[in-house]
Amino acid sequence: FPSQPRSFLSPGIPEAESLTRGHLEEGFPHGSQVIPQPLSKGLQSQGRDPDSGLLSSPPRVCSQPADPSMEGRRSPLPCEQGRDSSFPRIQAPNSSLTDPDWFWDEHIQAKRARVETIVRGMGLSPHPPVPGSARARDSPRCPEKARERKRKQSLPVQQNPPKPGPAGNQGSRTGGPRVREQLHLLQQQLRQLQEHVLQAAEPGGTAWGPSGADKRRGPPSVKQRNGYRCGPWARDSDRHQGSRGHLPGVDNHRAAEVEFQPEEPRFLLSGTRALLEILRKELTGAVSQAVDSVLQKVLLDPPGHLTQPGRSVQGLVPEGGRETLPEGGACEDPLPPAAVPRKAQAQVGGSSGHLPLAKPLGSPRHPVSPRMTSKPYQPPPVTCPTMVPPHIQENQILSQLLGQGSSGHWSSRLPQDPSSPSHCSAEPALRPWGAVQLRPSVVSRQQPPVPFPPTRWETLPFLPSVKMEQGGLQAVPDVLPFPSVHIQEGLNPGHLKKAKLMFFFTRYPSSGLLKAYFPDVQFNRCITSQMIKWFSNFREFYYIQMEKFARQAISDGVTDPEVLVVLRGSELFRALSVHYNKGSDFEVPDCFLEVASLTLQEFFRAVSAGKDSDPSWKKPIYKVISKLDSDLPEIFKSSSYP
DNA sequence: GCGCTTCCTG
DNA sequence: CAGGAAGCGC
Repeated sequence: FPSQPRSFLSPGIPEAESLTRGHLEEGFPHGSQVIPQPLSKGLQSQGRDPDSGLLSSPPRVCSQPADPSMEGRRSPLPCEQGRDSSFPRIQAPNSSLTDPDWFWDEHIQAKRARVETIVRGMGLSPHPPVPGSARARDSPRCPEKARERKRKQSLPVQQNPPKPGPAGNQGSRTGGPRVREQLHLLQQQLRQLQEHVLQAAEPGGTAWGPSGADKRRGPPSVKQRNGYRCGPWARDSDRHQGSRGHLPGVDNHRAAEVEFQPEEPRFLLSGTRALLEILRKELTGAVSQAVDSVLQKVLLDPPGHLTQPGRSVQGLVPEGGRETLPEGGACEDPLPPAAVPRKAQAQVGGSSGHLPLAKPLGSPRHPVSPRMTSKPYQPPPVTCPTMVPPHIQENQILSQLLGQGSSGHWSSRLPQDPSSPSHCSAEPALRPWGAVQLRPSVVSRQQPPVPFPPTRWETLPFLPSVKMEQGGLQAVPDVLPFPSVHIQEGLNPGHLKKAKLMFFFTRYPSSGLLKAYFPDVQFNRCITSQMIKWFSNFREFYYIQMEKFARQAISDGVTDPEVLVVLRGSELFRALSVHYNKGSDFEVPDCFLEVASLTLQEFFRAVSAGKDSDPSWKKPIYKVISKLDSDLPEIFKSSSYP
């Protein structure tokens, strides 16, 4: 390695991040093997005529300006404004109770908010998953994601229901092993409340002391410890209470809660029974919702999954400020993603122009399956859009969990899911490469390229709201229609994700191209501008990175730009990949690496030559790069893509 | 005047 | 990522 920039490594990035890559066996989509002329030429000039073009201008006195701050410009969550305001703001789900005057409302709200706060807070905590828990593997922690989320909330269609309670806007990733503990605590608190209520209601003042409470609590607690059933499907009572198969502990807490309650009324006079019944129901419902809220955050980690529909049915997803960027959920795979040994085909011509995005590998990571998409998001009752009867809500959650647990996206990536029809059964359990060297940010051209497969396409972890073509999802016969299956006016996180992937091929897409590749978007001036703006922002980041690393190479003593090559696994690659391909569910095409290498070299040369003293010294580089756009794989034209 | 881009900012 | 300003080309 001629150049070995030592400081290119960013310690904060977990290695696993770049490992999510696999092979594609299917070959390339038709037409994708054609290397675009501009790119072809660009690459040639890159390889054989390094001094061509702007690079030949005479060097000036080098006055290297301070490295522009390229990082740390992140700002807090931007305020929702503009477009967002045009969306109907349905009533905030600030109460899980149907009666706003219910006197326990505040208590429940407070508890709920507290739980949510805690759970959210856990999102960034390094606590290891609970062993044995189904969630242990399903809810990977994504520090990277947690860092990068936010923002997308300001997407036009991104509707985040106003968050009730103080827990409001902490849109951090959620989940953690402590959830059960928190839930348990919540349950206990509820019990105490119930006791108080019952005490107050009882005329004779049955004065349940600790003993009384204990007595009543006895049975359930036993169940809580031992009564792990086989899941939520076991019993009607469970189902009714929306127990969650993925969380036996929680499940049983709730089941226990329900089951012990019927004993209470016998201590009461008939006059108060009705009241208690109501109170009990309300409490159960409230807690139910609180638990749902927590579970949604914890279990439904893959953002695009739950959160997106939440936009359509705002009341169903209580957490308003929650991060909803889908790609966030794309998060580094907790498990080694399966990979398909690939047939050597990308090597054609060395720099094989662009490698196709192979067709989707069947079983999408987050398949748009009926169970997962429709049921959970059934439109709430018309009269009260934000309030869903607990049992309905729980059934929704249950359905969703069932869907995920059986053939849903989480399990679909696991080898043991042969049932998944579209799943690539040929995928081995572990990727063959183990780990990838992450060292050099730029590596000598002589170094043999890391043998990555050209493309591996796992369907992205989000559910772009697509305009359904005839027979699409609508074919799904469901009881609970998926409300967001409709033509979407604005851009959603799925579109953003797609745009980012497209950036690998085209840095300067025309509006016409965008319209062609986003058939499900109803373009208007605003939307077009927004999407163009996206690419502008992509470029901004891209060029900043390039300049940054070019300067780094210079300071590292690199003198020959030819040695600057962006390889997979390099720090620069990772920086770019994280930005445009969060979760690494997409195999970055080689053509992008070529362009990136060239860009890096251009910056290197320009800076080395002292051109950066010129205010517009980047323009020539932009011009060169703008000619290196590649053709987009046909698959990008799919409205339902990814 | 419009469309597109970069730059700067939040 | 979005807004807005500014510049450029048509």
